Amino acid sequence: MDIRTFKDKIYSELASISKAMGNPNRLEIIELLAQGPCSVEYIVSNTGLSVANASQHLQTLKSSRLVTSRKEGKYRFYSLANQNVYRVWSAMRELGISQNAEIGKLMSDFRESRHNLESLTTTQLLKRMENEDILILDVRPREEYESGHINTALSIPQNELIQKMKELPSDKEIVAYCRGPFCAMADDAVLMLQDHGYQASKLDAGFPDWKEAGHPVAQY
Amino acid sequence: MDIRTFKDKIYSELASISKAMGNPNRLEIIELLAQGPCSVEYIVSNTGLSVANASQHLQTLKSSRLVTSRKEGKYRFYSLANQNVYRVWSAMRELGISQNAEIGKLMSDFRESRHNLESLTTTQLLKRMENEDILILDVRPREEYESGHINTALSIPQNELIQKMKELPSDKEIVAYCRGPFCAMADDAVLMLQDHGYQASKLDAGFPDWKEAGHPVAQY
DNA sequence: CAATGATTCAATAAACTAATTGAATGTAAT
DNA sequence: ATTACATTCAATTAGTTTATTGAATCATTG
Repeated sequence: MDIRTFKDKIYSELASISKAMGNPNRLEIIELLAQGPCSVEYIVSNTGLSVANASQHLQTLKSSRLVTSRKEGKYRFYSLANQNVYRVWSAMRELGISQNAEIGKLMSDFRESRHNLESLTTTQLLKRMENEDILILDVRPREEYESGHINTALSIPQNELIQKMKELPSDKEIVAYCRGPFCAMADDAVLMLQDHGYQASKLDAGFPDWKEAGHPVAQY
Repeated sequence: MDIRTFKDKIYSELASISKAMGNPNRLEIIELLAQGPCSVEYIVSNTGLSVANASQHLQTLKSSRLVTSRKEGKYRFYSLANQNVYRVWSAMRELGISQNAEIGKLMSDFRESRHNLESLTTTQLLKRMENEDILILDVRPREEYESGHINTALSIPQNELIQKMKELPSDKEIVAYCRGPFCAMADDAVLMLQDHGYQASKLDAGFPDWKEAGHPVAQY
């Protein structure tokens, strides 16, 4: 095989990976799958896609080998094929944040609408955990917490926080996290906590970023 | 703005980055631009694209803010917008190599046709450079060497190697490198050197990977 | 200032992609 | 075995992307 043919084939295969990621709905599915394996139904209820449409996008991702699936009873669970898929997604996210003014504007507008909450970086959190007694709060849906969470984190899904807030100690500082920088659950939780007199801030990274960085995780 | 609208916009913007990379020709252009700024003409002569087609792909990359351009006399030079673009490309490359069996097969077939040359990793090379006297040879076209190369590397473009081989010391071990894992120039150079009695091997990474890893580089 | 050369723009036809709909498949519970 | 439910498949329509062609810019060179 000559070098031209070789390159044509290689770049076509790689472009098919990029094409598979080149759709907003599929990117959202990838970010959701990064939290852990999900059924089609779970994806549907978290994205607003129709069932057939979600399934079709999953087939696309599967045929580009970005996701795998396993059947369990009535449900079929989809997962990211390997950690490299998340690395591509997060590199792409960083590229977008660094280069695309529209994304920067959307994020800062959104943050302003949430009163410009301060956020901690992963490094800052780790450092403060050494010296201070901090409560780490996972506000993602229970399923996601169960398929993996920050080592010492407590789970209170954002939509249950109002009722369960009384379970939280009022003397500890709270750091909340969720899926990642495009997810508002931690922001909403922190606002709610601050409204009720807690000392709370958010982590600027999501669980998959924490895991990717090699920090300690736990799961059931 | 509600969270659904926010997410729709964010993911659309990010998908447009991925779409821009979702074409084999544009990926090849990106890998070429990773070597340094290039004119349209240079891209054309290194890819076999038509001029109008190459220009059109460059416009696509530019409107997704993956590349920038500057004019210099008759020529317009295109560059990658920032290092994040290369990070996405290399993450995608690693994903392809790890996950796509067709890519693995293409690469190993190609390597076999080059007699399964042994290659050094960057780490191995750095280690051996401490103890031994090794000649690092950049076999990419001169333009690419000039816009950046491994610190102590000597430039002999692969297509000039036959004539200039006599300039090389015969007592030093030679390590050749080129653009990256999909580029055959280093393999061809090593084969040629070995045929003429030199002790030669290739680096398994290209210049952009060396640079991305933060190892010492030089340029004119 | 005309000629040259590098690059971009505009228009087109062919190929591909997305969302929707409704039917089909397969599993589990009654 | 019937029913309910989760998921996939197939067909359709609307919209997008690609390569090609040839014309249009625009800076340099003679």
